[in-house]
Amino acid sequence: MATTRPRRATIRDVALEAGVSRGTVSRVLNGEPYVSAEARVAIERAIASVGYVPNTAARNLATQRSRAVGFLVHEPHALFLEDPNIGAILLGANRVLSGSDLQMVSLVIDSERDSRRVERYLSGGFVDGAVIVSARQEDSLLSAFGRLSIPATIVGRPPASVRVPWVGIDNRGAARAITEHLVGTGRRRIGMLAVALDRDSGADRLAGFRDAMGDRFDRHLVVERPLYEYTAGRSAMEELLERDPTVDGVFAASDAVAAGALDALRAAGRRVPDDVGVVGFDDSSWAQRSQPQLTTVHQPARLLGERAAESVLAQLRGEEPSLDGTILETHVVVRGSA
Amino acid sequence: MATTRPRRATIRDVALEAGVSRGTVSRVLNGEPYVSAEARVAIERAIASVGYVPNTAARNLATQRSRAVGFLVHEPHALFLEDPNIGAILLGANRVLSGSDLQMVSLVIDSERDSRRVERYLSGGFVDGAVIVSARQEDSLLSAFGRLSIPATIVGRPPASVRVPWVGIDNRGAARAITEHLVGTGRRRIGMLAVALDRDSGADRLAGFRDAMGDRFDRHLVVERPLYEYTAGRSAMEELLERDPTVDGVFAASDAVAAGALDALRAAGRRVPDDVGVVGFDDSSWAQRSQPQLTTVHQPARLLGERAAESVLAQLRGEEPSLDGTILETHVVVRGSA
DNA sequence: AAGCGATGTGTGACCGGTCACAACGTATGG
DNA sequence: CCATACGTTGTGACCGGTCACACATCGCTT
Repeated sequence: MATTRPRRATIRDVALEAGVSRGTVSRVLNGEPYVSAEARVAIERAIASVGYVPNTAARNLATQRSRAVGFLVHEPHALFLEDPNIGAILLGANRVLSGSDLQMVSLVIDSERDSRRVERYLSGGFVDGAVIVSARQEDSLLSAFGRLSIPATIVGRPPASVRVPWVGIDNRGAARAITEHLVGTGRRRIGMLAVALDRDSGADRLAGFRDAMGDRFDRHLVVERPLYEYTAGRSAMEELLERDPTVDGVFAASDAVAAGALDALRAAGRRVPDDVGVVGFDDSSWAQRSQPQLTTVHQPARLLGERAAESVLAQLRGEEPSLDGTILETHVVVRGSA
Repeated sequence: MATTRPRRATIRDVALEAGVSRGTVSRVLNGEPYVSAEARVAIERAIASVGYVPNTAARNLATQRSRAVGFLVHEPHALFLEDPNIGAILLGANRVLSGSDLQMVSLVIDSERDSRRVERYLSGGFVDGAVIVSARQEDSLLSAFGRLSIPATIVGRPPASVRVPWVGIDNRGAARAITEHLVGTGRRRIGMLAVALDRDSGADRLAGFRDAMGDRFDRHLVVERPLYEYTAGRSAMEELLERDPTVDGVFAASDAVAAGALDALRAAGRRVPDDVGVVGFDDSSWAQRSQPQLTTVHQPARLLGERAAESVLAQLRGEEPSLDGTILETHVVVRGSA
């Protein structure tokens, strides 16, 4: 590749240098018993002297495993960075995987082309398992894992057609609870900024809102946007005010969306919570940085990541995973915005 | 590993099924010429029928390359997620690498243990090259790359002792310019919230501040913190106000730090920019979301990522990289905070 | 003294691809 | 009609490890 990259030392070079066989070197490398003290020191010295570094590709090929786990996010790259929720899940997963000395590799799928490249990447025993975040309902990635029979756990509820272990929250119930809180503060005209309806979280939050509103549900007061983004919240709130200037309550599908809504309300001269009550979802860093701070649903994002990673580890140990899914608790956090 | 994971189809299975040899299958897989039309269709049919997926580990071993490039961040995981600057660099790098159909894998180094694991990971031909972000001045990672002779480009200025291609900005000059702006608005008692002095960016920004202040530089008005974080800005600003309640100007080493400072000032009853002028650095998303919006230094973070990735690509093509470093332009953006 | 288990070491096959080379038509040109 | 070139295919070696097995040595028991 490069002009004259020097050939790297192999296990044979080490064996030659130390005056032993490949097998013995391999044993030392893997910390196996049944190696004499002399052989061990000779080999360690030889490793240092020839500058040996094991070749992971060769090891992976021979052992048929990689000691790496993928963290797959099917979102635009920008959102991956902006959404503190995904970040917290990543943190949790990384904590658990690091603890087992597995390398976590993050892969973001942004385009159709990315999707194919990632599939190719995964197909080579590059990862032993994967944590998958924000898969679409019809995600081709999910079937790819089925084909490759790589252990995977999904964060969020997978479509019924796919049999994969998962961890998630009761988005519908939580959305219902936070909406009921909003209703309980005396609001009459309540709208929703609904987002990501192509995913279980988005669809379920809308369903929960509908549950809570009952007869008072008004389709006209639901503004939709594709992604959980600040800017989406801003523009959706503007649209909602246009549709009905008398709204006095808003359920935003995420804290980032709520933050955007807050700014749109401020720009329109509305006071929060005096004129309009606003609630969010996630209890992410957005919630505490907004002014006023957001009343929202706390979801244990970090714990979701940890549980998902643990589930992958369990599968790697050969345990049969439950396909029922694990549902973690959420609760309403009341702050200043409603 | 798992109970009875079925053996995956190999190139030999495909060859058998199609009635040709391994070599011919390999040719089809790699899109080489000199394959008859009949052989090609027979092989394609066989691939589909046996469900063949190429094994990347084997291919990597044979070809001695991986078609993947690492994106290495040596920061706490939480910061990796919170810092929009790193995010923008990542976006830029990903855009370029995707364009060349290389898989980008993100690796975050958080602890000493991570560091060793990542080195092990890299050592196996797992990546053909790497973009390295926010390396410390004495980073062991850098020497590891030297040992492995894997092409890498650093974002930021590397220590003089390490000969590696890099792209960066003139932190010192830019810090000087923004400080001069602050001075130009008539501020008399100007402090700095200095961060990450163990990295070139942090140290250079402090140096630039010093340059601009000249005789009026007062060490007492410089508050130090380890990381570019919102919370660091908040606490550092509190400390600065304690040290000298008469400060009327603040240069925060990054926008996130400035945002924290803004909140601390608000909590202390100071108005910005009336009582205190505040300037940041980066022109990241924080700058436009603060109230008031931040006067700051625009740095082309995304472009930095793109250039770094392009440099890695060039090295992969066998071009001899320049070790002089590429410096991209910055400029002061004046908004409401000073 | 023979038998046995534990410890230590070497060897060859194998993981699943790639690649250089040899070999085999078949068409073309002298 | 033979030499040559070109297109197409198969074969064996190789990439750098791991692993099961064979074998040697040694101390201890019976």
